[in-house]
Amino acid sequence: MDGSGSFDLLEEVFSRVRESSIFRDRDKLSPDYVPSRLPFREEQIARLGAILAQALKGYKPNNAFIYGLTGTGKTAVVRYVLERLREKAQEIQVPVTVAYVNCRQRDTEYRVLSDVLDSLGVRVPFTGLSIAELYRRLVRALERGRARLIVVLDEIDYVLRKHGDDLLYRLLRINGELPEPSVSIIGITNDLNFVDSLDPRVKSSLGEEEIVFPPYNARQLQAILEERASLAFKNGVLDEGVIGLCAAIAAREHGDARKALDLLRVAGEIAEREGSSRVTVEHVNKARNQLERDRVFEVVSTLPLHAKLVLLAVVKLIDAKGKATTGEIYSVYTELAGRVGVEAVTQRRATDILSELDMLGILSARVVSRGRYGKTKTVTLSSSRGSIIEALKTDDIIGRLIEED
DNA sequence: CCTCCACAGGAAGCGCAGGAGT
DNA sequence: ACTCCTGCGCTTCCTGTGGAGG
Repeated sequence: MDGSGSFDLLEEVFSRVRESSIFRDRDKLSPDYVPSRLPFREEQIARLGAILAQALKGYKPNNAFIYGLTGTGKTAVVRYVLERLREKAQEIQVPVTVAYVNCRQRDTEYRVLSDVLDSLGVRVPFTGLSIAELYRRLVRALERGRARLIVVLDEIDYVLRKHGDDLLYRLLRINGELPEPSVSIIGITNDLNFVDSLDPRVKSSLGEEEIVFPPYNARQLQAILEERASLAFKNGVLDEGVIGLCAAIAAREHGDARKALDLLRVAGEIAEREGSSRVTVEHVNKARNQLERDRVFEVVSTLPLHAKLVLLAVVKLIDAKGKATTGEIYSVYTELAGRVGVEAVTQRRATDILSELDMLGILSARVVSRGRYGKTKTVTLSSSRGSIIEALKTDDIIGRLIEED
């Protein structure tokens, strides 16, 4: 980067941010912000509150299982209730400790346990001890503190998928080693199927209580957005229909409130960057495109080499004739693999790669029968060609391949 | 009505890496 | 330092199948 030109550019951007004409407080739209009111979740708050209230009376709360798709307010509700519980416990002098662990970030048994210990005030080295030793220390800390411990495992399916249900099984058994049971577990997941894959013993004891978070409908999303928008934006900067459009788009994607908030925030950011004094429906559409581009980029650029090659083969075929079938894709793919000097995977594997790309929402593969001419999958792209190519180019090997023609 | 294409997609197993137990 | 175990990406081998053309 060279000197003065880019500095002036930055100066301009920075000063525009400082005197934002759009946002009052952008963080109110951030996914991490926990609002003081959670509309349409009164029932879930009351249920969870009733369960955890046992801890205030000196009993062990039941374990609970919380399900709901992404963006249905699970994490926000749990954090909200825990915070209130913590306040109340302090107020009436009852020892309650809360450990909140996000299992997507802390995705091994060791890391989860060390976070739990950390919340009890026990520091452990980030590596070096055996898992069994961590459990021993946990038991000792609990005996010493005599506190109720509530462990919240958010996105619990991540650890379990990777490491099986040992973690849960052993955590649940800790109560047996204590003079009185004092560990409660709250599991949160957005994968409804994964519950069935649990050990039946774990399943039954974790599922003592179950709380379901249904998706929000468009009307509810609209109300949520209006409330947040009034905190985040300056008065009257939102055009008519902006909130309605965000709500409608997110409602179509299984009522995901996070998505709705993202749209609104990015639309505001785009409006601001353009120096506009208002946020328009047009800005929302741009925001939708940008979010989609980011998603595709994120997914495609981290794909393994063979998946990228298969994807490039699909793009080439669609460029040439508007559609692609498995056989064609495979032969173009093997040719590409040859050109970059790697051995091709088998066709069987290639069909699995196609299915994976389908599940990631990059393309869409439909099984069709062409009668005499066999049965195959016809593949179309389900995200923009431009974004895909752009993301593929970040890979040196694939990039060279694209440059060549 | 039957055939037979061009695949889909299940089952089993292999080599490897990385992590746990000893 | 060593075995043992597990999950992952992949191959090999396989059976199943919707419907155009005979």
